[in-house]
Order: sequence, then structure tokens, then C-alpha cells
Amino acid sequence: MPQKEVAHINRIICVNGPTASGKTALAVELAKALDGEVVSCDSMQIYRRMDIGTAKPTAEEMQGIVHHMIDICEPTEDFSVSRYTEMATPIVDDILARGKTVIIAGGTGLYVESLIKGNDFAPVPATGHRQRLEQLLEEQGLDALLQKLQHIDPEAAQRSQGNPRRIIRALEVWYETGETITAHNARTQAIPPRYSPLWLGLDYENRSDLYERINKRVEIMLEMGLIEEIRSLLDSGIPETCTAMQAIGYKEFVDALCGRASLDFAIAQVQQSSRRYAKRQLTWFRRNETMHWLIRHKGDDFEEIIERARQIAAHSDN
RNA sequence: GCCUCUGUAGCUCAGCAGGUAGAGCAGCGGACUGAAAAUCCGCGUGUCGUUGGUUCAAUUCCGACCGGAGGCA
Repeated sequence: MPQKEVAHINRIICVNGPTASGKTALAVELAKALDGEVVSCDSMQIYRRMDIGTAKPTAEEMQGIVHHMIDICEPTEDFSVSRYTEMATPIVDDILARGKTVIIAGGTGLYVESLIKGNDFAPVPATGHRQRLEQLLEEQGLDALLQKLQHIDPEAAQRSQGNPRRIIRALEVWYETGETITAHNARTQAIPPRYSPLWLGLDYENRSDLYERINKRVEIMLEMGLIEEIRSLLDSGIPETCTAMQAIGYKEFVDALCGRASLDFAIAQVQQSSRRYAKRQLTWFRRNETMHWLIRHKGDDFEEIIERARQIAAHSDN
């Protein structure tokens, strides 16, 4: 088990917030101001050739700042939080060792949290348990699985009501490791966090302004050639069923390309899914009591946001 | 111009043989330890178009008016 040390205070800054709130730009500005490198924390920007729809920063937007954890795997690969932390942790440590600031930027709450806390995950060797459980779900339904879990780990059963993913995962952990997921979580949560970052959160004062930006951004993605990007992914043999293609802005346009939906319908769907996603992201980040929120207003001057972020970074010693 | 249908939540609509109303979607809130852009849980007050009338009581019945759809001329 890796030894956990709390890194030097304020050498790590997390930039979080909902999609389209300005994380990418703020991260780059902070990196420029604080001699930093950016570690992306986004579950979809990891995939190569999925650039437009994931709002991956362009070379121009990066302004020469080094970005990590982007374009690290193929769209056909299975990825996971576990792989994310395994890859990102040594990168963070290396940046710190070189005396630079780490800017962890992204909207995938589970990934950031796991990286910061240093979570370790119950291993899942490829013994086929998950496949077997998924088949059971097909054949016998969710209640059958829930009953099994009820005997093994009543607490997890209680928490997972109606949620097939969680129920299967909880059972899987038990069959693979002989430890319940509840016990595993309790054990790992007792370990102190690996890092102690400064948390910065971006949000809009009015939800409707955020949503306007999200809607607009979908249109911009189309102008940038999102449809062509998706078509070329499909042409190169990426199956539309793989996890990467379930990303918002991909699955909907795949439907349109295959004639299962009109383009207008797909656009509306992408916008709506993005809005809901933004809401879920906010739910995740809002529970972080140590988050310093940078509240944006419609048509605000982003320079001011950057300046306030710099101020907080300079004065913070939490 | 006449006739018929219609006007109930942001949208699509249900309902009330008279006792001030409820679904789906949208929206909002929440959860989250190996798919997380995933997966799941919770939340339904709105001048029942306006205005008169009948009635103890009208969103519900009757009239007029104002919107919308269709038909006949």
C-alpha cells in the first residue's frame, strides 16, 4: 500500500465547477501565474480523437502550459476511477517534486475526490463475476440481486435501492474480495487524505445564464465540426456501444447520424443532457464545505474572476 | 356570418353525475469509493381563459365575451 503524505500546502489548487463555467481558462491562467502544470480531471477528455464534443482545450487555449491526463487512451478502452488515480497520482507527485504548482482542473467529481483523498479501490480481477451478475440481472431482475445483497451487506442494500450499478458493484466486491463494500469503504475512509488542496469552484449566480452558455456551446461545437468528428470515429471502427461514445454530445448525434433521430432533436437532447449534467456536478461540488466559490454573472469580465482566484491563492493558508 | 369542438402546472393532457385538482415530460433538490458526461433517490397551489347567472357551495351547470382548431357557406 502506498504511503500517504500530505503535500506542501497550497501547492495544489483544484478548479472545479459545472460544464461551461470556465474551468479550462481559469486553470491555464493560474498555471501561468503560479508556475504550474495542469492535471485534467475529466472522464471524457482522456479519450484521443474526441476533442470537440468533450471541450478539450486546444493547443492555443493551453498557451504552452503543460496538461496531463488528456488523450491518454483509446475510445475503445475501458477506463475507470481506479486507473485515473493510478496514473494521476505519480504525475501530481512528480510536479510537486519539481517544485511546481499542481492545478487539478475538471468537472468529474468522483475523479477529483478520489485523487485528493488517495482512495484505493477494491480490486476486480477478470474472473467474470460482473458478467455473471449482469446476466442474473437480465434473467431474474433487480429484486433478486437486491435480496442477495441484503444477506451479504444490508447497509449497501439499503443505500443501493433501485440502483443496478451499485448493487452489482457491491456484490462483485464481495465475491471478488470476501470483504463487503461497506467494510472496504469504512476502512479506506479512515485513512487521511493524501493531499490538502485549495479548492476553487466556478458557478453562475443565475442558473439560466449558465444554461444559456451551455446551449450556445453546443451550437459552437457543431460549427467546429462535431458531426464530422463523430463520423470519423465511427468510420475508424469505434463501436457506438463503447463507454466513450456514451458521452453527452456523442450518443445523441450518433442517433442522428444513424437516422434514429433528427438533427434538431439531437441538438435539443444534447443541450438538455448537458444542463442536467451541470446540475449534478453542482450537487457534487456544493457539498464540499471548503470550496471557495467564484460566482460569475452574465457578461462578466473574466479577468476579475482570474484576479480573485489569484488573490485567494495568495492569501490562503488552509 | 353560422355550426361543432376546445381553453386546467413551463409543455402535452386527465379529472370533477357541483364540495377549489393530478399524471407524463420539463424543472428543482439530493446521493455518489473500479462504467461517473454513468447510475439512482426525492419534490406537484395552479387567478382550472374572462365575466355574469343558478346554487349553501362552480374549475365542474347555464349565458355572454375573448383566444385556438375544424366544418358549412
